[in-house]
Amino acid sequence: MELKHAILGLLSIRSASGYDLGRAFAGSVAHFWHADRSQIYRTLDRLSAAGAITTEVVRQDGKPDRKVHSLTEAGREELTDWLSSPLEVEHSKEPFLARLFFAALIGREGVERLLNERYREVNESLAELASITIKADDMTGLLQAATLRNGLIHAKAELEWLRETRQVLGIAEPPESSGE
Amino acid sequence: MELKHAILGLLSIRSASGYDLGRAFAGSVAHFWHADRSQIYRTLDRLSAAGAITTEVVRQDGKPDRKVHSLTEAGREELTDWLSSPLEVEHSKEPFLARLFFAALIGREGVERLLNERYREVNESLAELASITIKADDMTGLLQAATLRNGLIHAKAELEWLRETRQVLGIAEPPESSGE
DNA sequence: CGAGTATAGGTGCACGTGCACCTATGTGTG
DNA sequence: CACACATAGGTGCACGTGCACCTATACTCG
Repeated sequence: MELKHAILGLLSIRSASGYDLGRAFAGSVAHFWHADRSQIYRTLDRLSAAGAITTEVVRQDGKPDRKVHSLTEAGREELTDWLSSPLEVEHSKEPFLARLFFAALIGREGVERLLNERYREVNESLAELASITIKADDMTGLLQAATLRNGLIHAKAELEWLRETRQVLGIAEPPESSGE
Repeated sequence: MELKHAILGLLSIRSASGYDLGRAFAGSVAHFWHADRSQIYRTLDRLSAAGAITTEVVRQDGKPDRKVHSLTEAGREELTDWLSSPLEVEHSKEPFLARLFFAALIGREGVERLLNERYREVNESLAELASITIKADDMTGLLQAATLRNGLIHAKAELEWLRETRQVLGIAEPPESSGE
């Protein structure tokens, strides 16, 4: 279960509330993991029951109380064990490729629409990634920057592949409609 | 639900048994989707109940009976509807990046091990993909070839990124141990 | 004054997924 | 002769995931 470890990882950087973690999954780590808030709260419950985290209630004025969670030694050990364990085999699931593979049924026009839509989406997520800056002044920063660069290079490779694929299929370049 | 559509897609190419589909998911379409056999049989049940496929029992000698499934008109319509629908937003989940992001805790040696292991795995899957040949003499073939090329370019981009990342982190090239 | 949004923490529930396991037969390996 | 493996089709079950929904307060916008 990756979410558990992702949460432990985030808490290893700094203590956080469930709500904070929710923002992290919607932002800074969104390019490699996603989690619903309801899921985060449930996972925090399990981590707490397992003794991997401790919780401190912080009162605020004008805002609801925060439950700030911190790693315990057991939690840190769980995290390093996971980081040191062999990589699990990844069963890649790529919905877009699944469509394209069977897209002959919707004809050249359908395929063209599919490729253009994909181009827009990837281009958009590329712009989002490109707007992020990371202070890479220590190991943590360097690794976070490397993770971000991974997203960037795959997005660029995907766009290049889309252009090539359009050529192979004899589909014209779109007129960069509303580009930017 | 993608599996349903992937199965409809495979059946749009040719009729097949659940067992055949299992081999497809372990082979020809493995680079973009994965499915357990138990899951395939259950999905076929649902598709049958929904009238999207018909089933014919084919007796064989020396081997168990086969239940060969074929697309109905309703099934073909379901498939083209899906192919024509807007792309769903993809919540990417990349376990490897999740590890790397938090890998500062296991030190430079740990990170080195992680990157090397990743390199081996990607290199292996690249070799698998590169060994596949597809007859691209019609639209279906061209699209399948494009899908395959997508896997290839991302694998190559990943290897290149791994080499760059090793340099950025000041990790030496591995001695191409058992290079192949 | 009501609507919407941010903050904060949840519950309920349906469902897809994946692992373990089962039946049955034929063929090949040690 | 026992064992594993391919063929073929399943069942049971635990569990993670995601969507909808709920409570409560404070602030802003029209």
